[in-house]
Amino acid sequence: MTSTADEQQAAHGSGGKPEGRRERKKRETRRRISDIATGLFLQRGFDAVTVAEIAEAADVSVNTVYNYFPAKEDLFFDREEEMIDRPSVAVREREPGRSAADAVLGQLRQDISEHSLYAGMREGFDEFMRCVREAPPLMSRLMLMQHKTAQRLYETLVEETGAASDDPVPELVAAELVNICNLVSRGATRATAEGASHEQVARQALARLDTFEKLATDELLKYATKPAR
Amino acid sequence: MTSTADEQQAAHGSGGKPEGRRERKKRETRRRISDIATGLFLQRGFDAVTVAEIAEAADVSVNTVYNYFPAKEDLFFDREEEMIDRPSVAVREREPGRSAADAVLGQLRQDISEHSLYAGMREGFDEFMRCVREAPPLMSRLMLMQHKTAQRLYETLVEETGAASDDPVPELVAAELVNICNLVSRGATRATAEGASHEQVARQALARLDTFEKLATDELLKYATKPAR
DNA sequence: CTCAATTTTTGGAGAGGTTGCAAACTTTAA
DNA sequence: TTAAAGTTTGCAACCTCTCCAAAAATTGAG
Repeated sequence: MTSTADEQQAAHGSGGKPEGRRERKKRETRRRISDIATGLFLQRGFDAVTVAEIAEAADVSVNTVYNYFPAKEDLFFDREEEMIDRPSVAVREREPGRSAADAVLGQLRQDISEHSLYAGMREGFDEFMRCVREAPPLMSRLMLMQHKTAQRLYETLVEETGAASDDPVPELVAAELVNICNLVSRGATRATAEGASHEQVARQALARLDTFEKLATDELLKYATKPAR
Repeated sequence: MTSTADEQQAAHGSGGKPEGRRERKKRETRRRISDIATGLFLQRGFDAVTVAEIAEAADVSVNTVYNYFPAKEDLFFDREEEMIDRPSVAVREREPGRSAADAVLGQLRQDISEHSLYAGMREGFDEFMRCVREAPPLMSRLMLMQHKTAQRLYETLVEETGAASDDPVPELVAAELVNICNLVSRGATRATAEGASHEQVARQALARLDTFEKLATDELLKYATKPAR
């Protein structure tokens, strides 16, 4: 969300296009704007920073900012699409014979053990969230993202299992899985913010996840064991 | 949400104050603005109606609108607080010996059998929701409300059960209950919109609720059976 | 290198949401 | 009747966001 891991320009000989200077510059500009914006937001709060200021700091016009980002919030929540799609990807790419629910929770376990951002365990992530909590528009957007995540996962589950269109189960399963992920990573964020070591946090997060898993029914846990096509 | 049931001026001799003309006028103005706004929104869409227009139609100044409602969205989601608090109230006021989860789901059953707005079964509620779906800011706000509802219910559960502050269970239970309510009433709204009779809708909604309940663990269903104080 | 086509950036104008302030007005209670 | 308290209003200003047309940069071809 904040930075790291996006220098995939190494892919040259692969399937893509030549990747000229233009495309690269655009990507750089976009990144620069987003990074500067996020920095200012974290430092002074979402409301207190104006788009004009961001544009100024990034040395572009306000219109250019809006060329790249549809709304101020998008400067903060970059890569929304990736977040929304992640659980669905886990399900679609699960290994044959594994249940969908297991795939999602397995991804979460993986994230925890890698101290991943996705599990809320990265330096500075708590400040990121503090910023969100303090700005109602950001909080709203985040909740909308979570809803879209559940919605997308629901659609994926239906595709993968061919459930009847009036079967209410996948809807509940999707919502519940997303919920569990959110609760676990929220807990991890909190613990990290309180200064616990990564190992402690990871242990606690896994324990919570186990608890949640035990609370869920077999129905949930075995949901969609049908192998991926 | 839209109208009905607010003429509680009958409470005269009860505990409150004399209720002078001023207070009454304020209440009337507030209602007028809110009703007119909602009407316009439903008719033409949230974006297409300006606050100035609403003020004009309600025969007040724009500033007066903002005197009563902090933001445009609040003209649509009036009574947010009531929505957020409802499940918590059900828990706090449950009869002794009944579990918290049962209280929330019982309330939902009641709502369904009364064809209540809270179960999404009122004439025009689907249009209300269509309006929400078409306006991203409204959708965001709605998701935020649902989050606050779960949060509040979580706090209530902790209070009622005296759970340890690091017990992750109540958090999950709260989220799950709110989820179930939302899914059931969303289903009911959809069915109503598709023209099913109230009886059909109610039957289907109850069936769904039963399914969801069966999918939940005993742990969930028995949560907080400790009698209310 | 030069030119034309394409894409990106920019400036300006403007609509709409929202806030702050002080003046005008209404209600209240004495 | 009047002073205090509360409400409404107009005005000015700031901010987000959109639209449009004019520059400027980039590209590919000759």
